[in-house]
Amino acid sequence: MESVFEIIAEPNRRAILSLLVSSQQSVGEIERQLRMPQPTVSKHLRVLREAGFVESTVDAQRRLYRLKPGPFQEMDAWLEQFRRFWSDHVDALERHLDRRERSSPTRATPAKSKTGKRQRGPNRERDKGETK
Amino acid sequence: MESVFEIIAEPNRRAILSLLVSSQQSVGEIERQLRMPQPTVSKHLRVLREAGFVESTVDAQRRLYRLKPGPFQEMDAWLEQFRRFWSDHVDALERHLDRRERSSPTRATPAKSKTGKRQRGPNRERDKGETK
DNA sequence: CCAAAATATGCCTTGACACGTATATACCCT
DNA sequence: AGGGTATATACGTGTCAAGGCATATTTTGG
Repeated sequence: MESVFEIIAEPNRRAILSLLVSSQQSVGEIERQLRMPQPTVSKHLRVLREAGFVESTVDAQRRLYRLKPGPFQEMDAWLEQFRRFWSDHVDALERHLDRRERSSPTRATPAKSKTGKRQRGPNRERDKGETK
Repeated sequence: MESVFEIIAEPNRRAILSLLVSSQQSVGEIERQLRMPQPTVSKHLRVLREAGFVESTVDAQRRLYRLKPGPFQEMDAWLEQFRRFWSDHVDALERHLDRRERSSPTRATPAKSKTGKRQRGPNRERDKGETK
């Protein structure tokens, strides 16, 4: 459990993070809103804390948890390499720091026409792969 | 294995995806570059394909795999809810991460007014200990 | 000091999944 | 046809993490 990606692979943890977006919450509040047993919440929070997703402060017997930006930025940085790739399709990320620009992309596919190359027997197989 | 986050939790799969950013690749090419056994590559590719991360076309006995944007956009959409949050903290964590090695002309987030703090909710906590 | 509230932790079981090895399938060339 | 290449799949195995449950720890108020 090292990478940030493994951390957020857990649905309950993602739920907790989404919950904390609005404001900081105590364990009990999370427990109630997400309807999961308290030990489960605590354990997930521990994982999130050790991974740097959240931090906590003490308030009497409560612990108030809130988000920390680090890991999110890390994920964003990883996504960055793909962003250019998909940005041709979408403009939903206009609010994002991206410049719409039709530059020569990473010269992705050689655009080999398509069935070119040395392919003779074209599609006649069971076609089992491909996008199912 | 439903969500896109569980898919990319696997390091080898992330490596494959990163490899495919440059251009489409055959299974054998991936196998050699990442130095992992062929069955492993095929299995991961299968998972990635069924999750919509990649698609394949047939080239003789080869399968050429390339990226598909869908799942990446989905991840980005999820991150979106946190983006505002960490943008507010940019100045605060400027000291925290100084990975300023952007080669691309992608200028970072346009400096936003760091006027007010992001005070939320009635905090009556008395800051004390932290992290076990 | 004691009880109650809030949270953390320890143990155990279970299931998912990644891997290795072997084998099956599909396609090419001579 | 046959052999070689490229990729997919089946099976057995080990590991690890999530959940449930009980219990420990901390803090407050009386």
